[in-house]
Amino acid sequence: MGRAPCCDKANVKKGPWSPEEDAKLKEFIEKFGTGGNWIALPQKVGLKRCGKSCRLRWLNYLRPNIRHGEFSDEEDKLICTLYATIGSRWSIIAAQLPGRTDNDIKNYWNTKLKKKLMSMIIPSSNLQAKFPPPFSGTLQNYQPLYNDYNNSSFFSFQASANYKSLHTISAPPQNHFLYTTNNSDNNNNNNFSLSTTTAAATQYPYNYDQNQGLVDFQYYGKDDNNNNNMLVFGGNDHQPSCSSSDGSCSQVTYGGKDYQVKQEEIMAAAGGVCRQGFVISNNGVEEKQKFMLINNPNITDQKANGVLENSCNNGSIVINNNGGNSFLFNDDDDENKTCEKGMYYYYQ
DNA sequence: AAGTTGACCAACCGCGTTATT
DNA sequence: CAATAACGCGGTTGGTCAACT
Repeated sequence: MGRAPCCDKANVKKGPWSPEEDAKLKEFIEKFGTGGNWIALPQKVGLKRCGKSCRLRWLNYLRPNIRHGEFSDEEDKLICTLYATIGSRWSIIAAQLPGRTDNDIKNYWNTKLKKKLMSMIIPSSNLQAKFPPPFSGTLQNYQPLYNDYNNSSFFSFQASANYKSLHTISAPPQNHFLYTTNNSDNNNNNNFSLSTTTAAATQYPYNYDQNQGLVDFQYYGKDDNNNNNMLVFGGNDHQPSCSSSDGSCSQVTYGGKDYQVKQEEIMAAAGGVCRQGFVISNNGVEEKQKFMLINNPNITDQKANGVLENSCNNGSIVINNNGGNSFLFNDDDDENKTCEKGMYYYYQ
């Protein structure tokens, strides 16, 4: 035996509200209030509506000071921040935006803001992933690396002539390797490929964190003078001297300048699962470099340019608390984190 | 011009939570 | 304290309109 219906379904009107119904309900509530009983209200008002329907109409449309229409940039930011912090708890989010209803915000998020955010993360005008200078060229194959090292994922990129070799930053905890090729082209650029296949020439170890499902691919390049010029592809808490969660930094040299590698630690709202990302900054100014963790078992198709389709389905976007440059994607449903993908990209 | 697709959004429905008896 | 009723939330549906084929 299920729950008893809240009203006589056969005798209540459904569907859009007419102006007459609106006027009746509004006038009644403004005069007498709701009486603390929505179920009994329609009869008092003289409406053939379910009490729940009246409540919804009042809360979402008729009550005073409701705002509809365009959301401001400030509202966008606030919604994103709150969504990142607490997830889809729309009523709590709505409480922070005066005049907005949870329904409005929910609709806005699902139909517009989510897409808008995606286009900000990866601008459609510049979908080609690029490595930051001094590395040149675009990623020729922009497959993110799967955490399953048995997969034959790979990517390749071109480094300028100054970069002769790649070195891992941290020692791998397990026998996981990326295989690289390193071929100079006619312009004396060095072409690197990182691959989990055995087809390539040189092995480089990489970290693989079983618990977090993160592929940790951190490398630096050495130039002719054997100076280290740092290139950080992303990583996790294996990163040396950068394991604190308070955003403290380790300093690295990259592109001839000193940078701080800042670790962002984020607590996912629903699952309580800690995820991490990194941003690179110079004297506190964050560079346009991002490390992304994409965790969605449903991701099956990717565009050639590397943009993941459907990356938000069933998942949530987590933005670091400082509104900085680190974006993580997580899927709270995937407790085993079996299909996470790490991606590093740079855009201009 | 007609049919199809997709975006948008108001409204509905089911269920967990809270209040009342 | 248990049973019941109502509330409130969030996921989902379905109607409308515009763009596209």
